[in-house]
Amino acid sequence: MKDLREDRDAWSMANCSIAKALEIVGNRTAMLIMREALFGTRRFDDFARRVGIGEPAAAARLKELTAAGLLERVPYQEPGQRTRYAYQLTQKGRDFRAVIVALRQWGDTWAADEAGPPVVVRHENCGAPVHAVLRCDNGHDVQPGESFIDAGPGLIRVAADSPDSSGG
Amino acid sequence: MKDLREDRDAWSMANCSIAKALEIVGNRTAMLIMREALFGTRRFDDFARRVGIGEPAAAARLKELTAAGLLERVPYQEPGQRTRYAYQLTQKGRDFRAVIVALRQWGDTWAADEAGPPVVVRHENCGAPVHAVLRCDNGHDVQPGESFIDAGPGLIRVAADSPDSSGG
DNA sequence: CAGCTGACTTACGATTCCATAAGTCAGCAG
DNA sequence: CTGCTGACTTATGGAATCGTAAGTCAGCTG
Repeated sequence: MKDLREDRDAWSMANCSIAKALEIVGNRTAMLIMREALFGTRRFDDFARRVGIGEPAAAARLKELTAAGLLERVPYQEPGQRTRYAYQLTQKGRDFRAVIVALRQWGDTWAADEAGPPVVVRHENCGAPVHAVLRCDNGHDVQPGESFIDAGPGLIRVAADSPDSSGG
Repeated sequence: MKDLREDRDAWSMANCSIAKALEIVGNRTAMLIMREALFGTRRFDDFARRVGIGEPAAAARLKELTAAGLLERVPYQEPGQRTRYAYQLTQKGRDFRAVIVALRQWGDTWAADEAGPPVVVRHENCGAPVHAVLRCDNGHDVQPGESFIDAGPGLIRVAADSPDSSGG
């Protein structure tokens, strides 16, 4: 159980989960669309207006997020209106909540202006603010510095002086 | 304590913490550099090689992250070598760990290939895998759907049919 | 003081991403 | 069958970002 950080060049992040995630949501607008989706936005032009982007950008991101399975395009019909399509979170998309919460929390702490954060997420049952914390499978809270990096099943080891120990 | 999502157009995300955070780390390479920094990388060309980007991109991102206060450029000297500079995490940067953990966790669950994730973060004391969970200030675990959005001190309310209820 | 090396910077062209503006398309209302 | 509206697509041009390749700069070594 040696910490892999001690010999960082002996392994590759070619199949890094973070990099794979960022291929889907690795740009500002995709993240902000996920923020809006988690805030309850469903309709095309609401996404564009509330995120503050143009329609082509909204269409492109919504298409990518739908293709990646974070959103699904479902028909709906308001009385006296024709059938339209809404973008609804899938389980994969709902699971993304932790990322948005962590990002909002970091932004609230380190990047908010003097006025403070615009919104607070609260626990339904007790009203207390919600935040993201690190915990291990045994239920212990994990403080900064109390973790180490271990090999996962998909780890790719490389020769120590291989020209390609890189990965994205 | 009405959920703000019920009237999403009555308030603006102009000073959104998520958007502010994304102005610093809202691109793929900045996120991957933060990943590497949290994995222990300190030196310029290690960042470039391990992230898999060119030197100009590495220089630009490291400069931005340093200017934003997530990293600091500190001198170091190896025996018999001249003084060089390393990029070290600040508290602001270390706090970003939760975002990277949430992103990795989501990627492990939803975007990993058959081989599985390359690395596992484990709790130092007990060896169990670490993950990000949502918790409220009263110590309750927050399950999906058990939270609502409340006004924060920086909330900007807008007229219901204002042309600019947007924000990024 | 010349060579060497790590840490950058500059130059360049390709690609991606974006906003604005205009056009398309479907189907209910009249 | 025309008007209207929401949900897009197409066209165009500008800005950001990227990789490759080459150049610069500082300071220890010899």
